[in-house]
Amino acid sequence: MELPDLKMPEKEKKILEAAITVISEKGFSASSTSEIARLAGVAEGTIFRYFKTKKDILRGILIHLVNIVGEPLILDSFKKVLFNENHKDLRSVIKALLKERFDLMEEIYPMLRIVVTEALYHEDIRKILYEKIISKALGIFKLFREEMVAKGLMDKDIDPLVASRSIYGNLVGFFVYRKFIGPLIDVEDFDQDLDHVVDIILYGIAARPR
Amino acid sequence: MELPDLKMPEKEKKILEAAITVISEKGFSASSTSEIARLAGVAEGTIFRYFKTKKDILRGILIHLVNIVGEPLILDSFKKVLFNENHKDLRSVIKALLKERFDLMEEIYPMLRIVVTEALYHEDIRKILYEKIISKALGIFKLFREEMVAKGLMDKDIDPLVASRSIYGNLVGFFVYRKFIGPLIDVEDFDQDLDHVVDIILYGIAARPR
Amino acid sequence: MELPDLKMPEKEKKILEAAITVISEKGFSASSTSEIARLAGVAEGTIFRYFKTKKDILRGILIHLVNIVGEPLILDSFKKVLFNENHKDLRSVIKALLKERFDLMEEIYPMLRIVVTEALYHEDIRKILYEKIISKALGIFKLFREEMVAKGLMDKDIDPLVASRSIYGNLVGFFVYRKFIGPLIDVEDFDQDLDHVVDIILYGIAARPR
Amino acid sequence: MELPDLKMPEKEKKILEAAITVISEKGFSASSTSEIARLAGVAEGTIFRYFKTKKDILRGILIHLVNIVGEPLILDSFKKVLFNENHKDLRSVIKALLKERFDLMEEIYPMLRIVVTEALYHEDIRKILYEKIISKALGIFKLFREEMVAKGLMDKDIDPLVASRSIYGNLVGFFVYRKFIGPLIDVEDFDQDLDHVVDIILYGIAARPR
DNA sequence: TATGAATGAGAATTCATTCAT
DNA sequence: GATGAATGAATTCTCATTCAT
Repeated sequence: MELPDLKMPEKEKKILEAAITVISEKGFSASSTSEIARLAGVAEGTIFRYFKTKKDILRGILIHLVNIVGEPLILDSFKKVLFNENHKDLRSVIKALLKERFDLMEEIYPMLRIVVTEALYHEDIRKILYEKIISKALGIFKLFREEMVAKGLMDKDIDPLVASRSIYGNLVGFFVYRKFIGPLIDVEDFDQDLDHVVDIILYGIAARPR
Repeated sequence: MELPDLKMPEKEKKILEAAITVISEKGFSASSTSEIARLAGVAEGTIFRYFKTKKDILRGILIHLVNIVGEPLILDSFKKVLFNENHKDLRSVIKALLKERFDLMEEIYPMLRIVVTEALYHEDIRKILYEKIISKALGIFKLFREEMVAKGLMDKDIDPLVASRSIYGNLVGFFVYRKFIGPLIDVEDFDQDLDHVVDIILYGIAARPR
Repeated sequence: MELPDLKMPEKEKKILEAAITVISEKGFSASSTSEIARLAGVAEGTIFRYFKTKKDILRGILIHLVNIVGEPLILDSFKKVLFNENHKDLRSVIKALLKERFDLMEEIYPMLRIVVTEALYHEDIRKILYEKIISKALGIFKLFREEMVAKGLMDKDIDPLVASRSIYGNLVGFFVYRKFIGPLIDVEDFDQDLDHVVDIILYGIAARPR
Repeated sequence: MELPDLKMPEKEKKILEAAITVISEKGFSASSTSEIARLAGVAEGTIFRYFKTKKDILRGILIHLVNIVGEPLILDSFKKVLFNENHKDLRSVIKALLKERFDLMEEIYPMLRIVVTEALYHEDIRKILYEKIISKALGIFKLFREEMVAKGLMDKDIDPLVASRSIYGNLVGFFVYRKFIGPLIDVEDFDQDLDHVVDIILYGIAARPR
């Protein structure tokens, strides 16, 4: 996990990167500051110059995800994909969205795993994630839906919250399947699989009136 | 978390129950055998009569989920809901399915949280889950789809894997939303929300040809 | 420092004895639990079965001084000396008192040094010492003075508090001199020196009307 | 604690003052060089330009007490009070002495607490204190006693050492009582209390022949 | 001269595991 | 079988000291 060039001392960045790697592999409690220090190439004491406690390292990762990765990477690219003028129909937008989100999840996967795990156990982290990322993404999607409804491409009866929950639910199901089950068995070609997901998101599982 | 009556010494059951409670609250590494022993009402040394190491307690929980909870609770009730003769249309099956799965997830939530966390970090656990539960559930769903296709209620072009991934993706999105985001903000009435999810699963987010 | 036989696990007693020795030699902060463990002949972890934190060891020593040593050793023997029927005059009581207190201070010197040092820095310890020992000793001395005044051996105008402060002040000055300055230079014979102290306590430093 | 203007770099003085404050509050071992540096307003590394090790700071404080405070403050004012021509009788000298010493002890209390604590634990410090201050003070007192004996105001049989030990013992008892026990309970008016101490020092606790 | 980042040895504390009772 | 005292390795964290700037 390499972090973008930040206004941050060299060593602090090294420590944060090492921490993301180690914690993502073993989980927070099972990771030791000594291992993080070793991987970061600093003395163990140095960690505590930058992070008062071990817990603060975790907080640092979360802050990083929210402030540094959250805004530009998660939300900006979300907007960019949704409102890209090149898309002519809903299908192409959704497909581009799924593709782009999938790649993003792969890219920030170590950080993601840490934050998901911690969010499972700590309400305060869920709150921060909701306020800083989820609620904002929902707002963006709402605008997108209005545009689509205006163009007659989405059903105006459908709750935007439910719709985006569905898109994300399908995305996560797809991601988990490809990432976790894929290595265990033979799976379908990625792009074909993705097309199926788009189909389902757009038209559901029921028989289609044609 | 109370376990069903098993062919298992009283004390071992007590320890397993206590372990599920403690580990679900703090995570595996952050839980101590002393706390598990205290909650189980046994001496610390007693734990190690039934589980060679702390890690074996975790394995015990997983085995329990797979063997004891997996077959009767997860798969049998899945079958029961899907093939219940009382359902006249797909909508009622899917809604019953979501409702039943939601309640099940709530019921076994402590165990679920442990297993999800561990599955995030260990491939061997993912493999066991896939072989013992997921692949079986997919098989069941395949049969169900064939029945539905025969009745003209589901589209035969749709991959059953993709369809069940979609159902589960929507279910998980719904569950996470109700469980984790619900307490943070005002959310819609449960049953109404559920109906929306069923709609989306059945017909997707696109504009509907009428 | 060997503690009397107490209702206390063998190991706890060993730890407390070792702690008194080590802490008395280096002071609390400069003493390490590892050294205490080594001297006590137990594993370092064992210390923390009996004392939750290092600070609790100090508290244990203080409690020991107050409860175990305080009542029987400090106060009872104080009473015994003061009200011993064998003494015919004030001089013999005071001399016996000084002798007995001096020996007691020597005996419990390691513990004393710890408690004095800590009392210098912590008001809560001073409070406990005052309530559990000093105020009680003052009460005992008050009774003694009444008896002496009744016998015409002490001046009724003299405040018992000031009188006992004087006795203790002289005693401490004597103790410090013998213990700390004695080893540095040639000092007077102990008994002769003690007689001088008694003289001063009884009649002061001014010219005596004869 | 502000030190008099010394032939000493500004920074060294600042460090020494800060050290006295910090060490007096927490004790030597519990004080950290980083806190001393912060309070002194210098970088942590700067401390080690002036004091090779942390221990040397303590030595610096002691040296300061002995060389700088010892001669002018402790001994000169002692002489001044004892041989002040204005005193007509022993009572007024002793009272003035006690008052002056009490104030001095209050003034240099932070330094005093440090030195007393260290003297309790280290013979070499006791030796320095004895040679540089105590023995000199005893010499001064001896001269004073000769004068008093000549004037018929003090008993020539009384050992000057014992007498000054008694005066200091009473003074310390008085100081400890006012400083440490005073805040815990209601105590007598200071001046009245002081008069009682003078009485006891001069005439002792025995019944007075009138 | 002054700085403060970096160090690493050592501190207190926790905890899974063992074993005598 | 059951206990829980004892262990000691490992953990987080502190801090005096060094040294490049």
